[in-house]
Amino acid sequence: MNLRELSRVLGLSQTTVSRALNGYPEVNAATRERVQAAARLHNYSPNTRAKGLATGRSMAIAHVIPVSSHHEMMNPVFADFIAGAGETYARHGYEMMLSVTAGREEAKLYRDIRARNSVDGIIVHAPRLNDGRHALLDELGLPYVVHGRFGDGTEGYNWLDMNNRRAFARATSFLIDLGHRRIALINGLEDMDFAARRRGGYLSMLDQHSIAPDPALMTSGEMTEFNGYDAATALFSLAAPPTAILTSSMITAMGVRRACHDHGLRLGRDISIISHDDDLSYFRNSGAVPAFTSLLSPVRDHGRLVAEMLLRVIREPSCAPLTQLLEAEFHVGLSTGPAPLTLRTATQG
Amino acid sequence: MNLRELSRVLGLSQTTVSRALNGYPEVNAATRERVQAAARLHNYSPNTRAKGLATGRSMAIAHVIPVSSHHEMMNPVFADFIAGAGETYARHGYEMMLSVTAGREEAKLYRDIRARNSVDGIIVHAPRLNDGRHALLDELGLPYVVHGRFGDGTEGYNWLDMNNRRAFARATSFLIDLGHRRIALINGLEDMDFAARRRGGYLSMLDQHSIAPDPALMTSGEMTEFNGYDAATALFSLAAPPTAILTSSMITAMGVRRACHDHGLRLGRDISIISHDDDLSYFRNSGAVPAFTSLLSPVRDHGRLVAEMLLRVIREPSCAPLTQLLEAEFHVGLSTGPAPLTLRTATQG
DNA sequence: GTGAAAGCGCTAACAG
DNA sequence: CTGTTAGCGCTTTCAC
Repeated sequence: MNLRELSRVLGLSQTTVSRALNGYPEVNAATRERVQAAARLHNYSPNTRAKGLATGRSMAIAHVIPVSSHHEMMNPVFADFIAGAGETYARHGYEMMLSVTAGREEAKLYRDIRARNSVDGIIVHAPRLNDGRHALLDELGLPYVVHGRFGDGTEGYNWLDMNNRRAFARATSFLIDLGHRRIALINGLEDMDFAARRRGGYLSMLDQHSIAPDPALMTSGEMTEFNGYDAATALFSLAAPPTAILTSSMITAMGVRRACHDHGLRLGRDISIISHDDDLSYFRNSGAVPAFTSLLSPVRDHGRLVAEMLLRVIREPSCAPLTQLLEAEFHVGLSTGPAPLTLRTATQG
Repeated sequence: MNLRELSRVLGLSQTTVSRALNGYPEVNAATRERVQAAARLHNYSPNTRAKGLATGRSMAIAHVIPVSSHHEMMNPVFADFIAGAGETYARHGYEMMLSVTAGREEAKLYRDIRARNSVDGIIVHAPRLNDGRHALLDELGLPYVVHGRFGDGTEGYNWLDMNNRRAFARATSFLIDLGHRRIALINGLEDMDFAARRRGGYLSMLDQHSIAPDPALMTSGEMTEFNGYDAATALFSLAAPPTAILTSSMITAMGVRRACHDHGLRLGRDISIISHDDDLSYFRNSGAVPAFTSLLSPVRDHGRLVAEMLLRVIREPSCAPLTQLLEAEFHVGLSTGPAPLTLRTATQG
């Protein structure tokens, strides 16, 4: 059933039917009722392509996922993020287009998306420290929102990010307050902007307490269980091993925990662990599993929020660059001391 | 740059340019070269919507993810699957549309997808035991491929599935051969078809060895770390606890491992564990982390294969229902005995 | 081998 | 308030 058929059935013009269905005010209330009833009856639903062609909008958003050889992004965080965003799109009648791209093809993919005109906006994932996409996206002129920030220090684009720097400074500070001096950092790949910021927070807090950073205590790698295990194992075999470990993801933390067990280290006694936890529903750590002290980020909410930002930018292209900096929650668990308790960081910009 | 502009630049008709670009044979070779060069030069790329409207095909595939309140599917398996499928689509010029849907809205979503005409086919995720979608999809008449199988026992549709029944029978048999008699099953939610099949395999092997199944040793729940922990903890407190545990996912297995540690049980000595491992790149278990014996499924390949099946069905609608039953690899690790070694199940239908 | 013209299903001026 | 008309950018007969 298409518009023409529907209009014939009703004995009306396509225009009137279209107007009735799209909520234009000039339509007679009775007529509108009739049209809507008929549309429902015949299960009419407008053809997306035709509508898009006529209006110039496609009611679709692209999510471009860089799936590097490091499998950095194709991780569970991504799945939850997508779920949140999808929810928002569904509510606003948008469709979500997913593109996965490997390394070199990236720029071409963005250009193609632009040229094909098949989406109204783009969500940018996994911004890197030196990310060529910033200039590219500005050149293309398609509305976009970045989940995270480009590491180039510039402003003037839309983004939503965790306060990674503060979160890791907070965690480091907490460990220092507990008396730790040898604190290891098992970080993500540091060409990713978020990882660089986390390291920055860690270093700043060491500096503030006049603790000299030890390169042997800082590692950077993929956020896998292996990497956590290997990194922790290496740390434990140092002449002066760490008394605390700060790690960048729950998955990595699982490996760290395995290494601890293998070395007979008791959590919260022989070793303290704090991990960043992206609050995956199937794997959430804090509270329910108080084995770790963790920094908590609700990824799913991020997906929702980023999507909402983009829809707003599409609706009002003139709105000033939108930015949101979110604070992580800090949960204290068994792994850093005897009594589980919950604090919450103050939310300051 | 659109087709008209490009054709004006070239001094040709839109028709010729279109034909040249789409590989129609009647175009002069020299003309074609010229056209292609110009297209590249001006970074021309056809408007998806217009092309779709004209051809009736949309060059897009929908993935509908049921995101139940149980967060059953929005898990890491899904992310890897999507990555594999996306790769295939990109290679064939297709776009991937993602819809997440919660429970009741499901049927309406499928109907809308059909009515809006915005995709050429659908990939169906997470088939359940009594899945209303089977009839619905057949009614809609859109090509579709199911990842997994509908539990209704019918044939006549396209699917790709693991041999879940055999995998779990195999694992059970292995444990029985090692001398275990009290084998627990920590299963996924059993309204999911795959979980029911796994239980079936487990039960059939117990039966074959005349071991009476004990309801207290069989649990079913979300595939989360909590569930693994809770289920294992409950099992350990039984009057007659199990000597071996068969579990349905790596995530759950992590919880089981935690419970083992908490109860002072040594893997491969006091307790044997076999888990199904979906071979997530960031969390793969077998080989590299020989703490478990595991059944291995390369989810990413499944994504690729399912996508290829669907594209084939779209291209040749008349091809007989396509089905693929894949066997899991079986890896023996530390958790069931002293020496890690690797076997591979025979592949029989 | 190339072009003119119609049409895919819809919206958006412009009339009335 | 409703209808007529002209596109949106592309493919596809049908002529030449």
